[in-house]
Amino acid sequence: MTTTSVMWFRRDLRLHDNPALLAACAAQEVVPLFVLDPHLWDRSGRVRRSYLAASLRALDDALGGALVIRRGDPREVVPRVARETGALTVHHAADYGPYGAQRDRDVTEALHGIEVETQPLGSPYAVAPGRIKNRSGDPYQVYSAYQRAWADHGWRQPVDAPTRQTWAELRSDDIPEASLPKDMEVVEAGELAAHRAWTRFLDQAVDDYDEGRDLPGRDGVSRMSTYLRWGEIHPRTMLADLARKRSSSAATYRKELAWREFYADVLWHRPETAREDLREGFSKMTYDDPGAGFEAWTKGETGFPIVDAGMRELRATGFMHNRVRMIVASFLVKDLHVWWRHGARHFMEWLADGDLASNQHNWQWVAGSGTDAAPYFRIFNPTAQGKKFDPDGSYVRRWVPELADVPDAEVHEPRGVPGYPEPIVDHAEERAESLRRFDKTKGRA
DNA sequence: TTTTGAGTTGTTCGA
DNA sequence: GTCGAACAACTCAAA
Repeated sequence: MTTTSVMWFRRDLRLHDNPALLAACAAQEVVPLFVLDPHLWDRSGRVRRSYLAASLRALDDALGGALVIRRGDPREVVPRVARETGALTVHHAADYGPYGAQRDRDVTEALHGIEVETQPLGSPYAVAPGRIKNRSGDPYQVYSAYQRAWADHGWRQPVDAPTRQTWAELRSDDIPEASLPKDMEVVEAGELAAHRAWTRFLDQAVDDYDEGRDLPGRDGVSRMSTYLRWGEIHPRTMLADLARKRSSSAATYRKELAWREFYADVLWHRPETAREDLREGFSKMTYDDPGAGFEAWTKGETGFPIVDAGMRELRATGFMHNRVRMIVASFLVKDLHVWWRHGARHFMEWLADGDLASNQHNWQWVAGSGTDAAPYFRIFNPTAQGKKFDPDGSYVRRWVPELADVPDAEVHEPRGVPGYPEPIVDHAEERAESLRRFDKTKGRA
């Protein structure tokens, strides 16, 4: 009799370096399954839905058309597929998000009821959340200490893709149609595209990363976030390649991967921080309701070129340069006094790489309500940031064509440019206002 | 237990 | 233009 197992893909849409898939392939026949969970699908913005559909098509191609898509609640669908195929085991990676972790517990229980074995293997991280502890046995509260312990802890080597596997032939629902909004162009999805982007970064940019990463007008960042978000590449694969690099820039890039893992760890220990400020004192902070300023921010019409360029880049590509993410986030929270969750929701709506842990906690880092131990002075001056990191204005001109003919010296503080708004706030005033509000949370004048 | 040192990405002011 | 200090004293990790 043929042995059959189910490989349940979730946010690991790849064949290489996928331990759960390799384990599933110990069976003679494997069902490569993706469950289209309405709970997740309906809550994803159009960009992420479209990207997921494209990534599923790529995975299906890599499997020779064998991917089995089933729409429905995984609690019902996964046991049903197991029964339908006589599979004795279901393989999948662990999910550490608030929803995914609970879903996996439920599915495991349902499978247990029909005597199907399941055991999570691997995770989207080099070091799984919950593994890194300080000497008291508690999770780290700050990045630097976590990062040191994370690097000391180390990780496994990548594993190979399976060879000569027989995929089960099974009815599949169609990959859903999910078109992008008009005028949007998002990076190509899939494992192949991920590896191409990674190779390009390793060959061309990683050794200049220390400098290049801060210049949004230059091609100095890896743009790997979307591929990591969907598991089209595993960070282990990237860390193994980085280990062959000696440059300090490569070490800096490795620390960026550590940030991703740190925030996943924080969210795992404190799942409520997806919705609430991590620091309790911030519940006393007063914010303004999102109004006309928020609208202008989302459209990229604030009159601050680098803010507007970033917001327009987001709407055009489902991506925003990291440096600019900090600037636009600081502007919303510190200049418009809007609570970070409104900005975080907008980002999740439009980012192809939108990841709950990284998004919510990077927003809190900017807002000062998160894990950062020294938040007080971090109020970005959008004009100064523009001049410093986009000195020739090439980034802002790319996304804000109204500024095409403004001289370099004025491109970050344009006045009276036809079709381009005047600044909607006075930064110096709003900075002072932010400091006043921050002081009040401490019970002082 | 107590103490000490350190902390991703900043800004402004004045010398 | 450049540089260092002040911003205001906080939290955490580790010795």
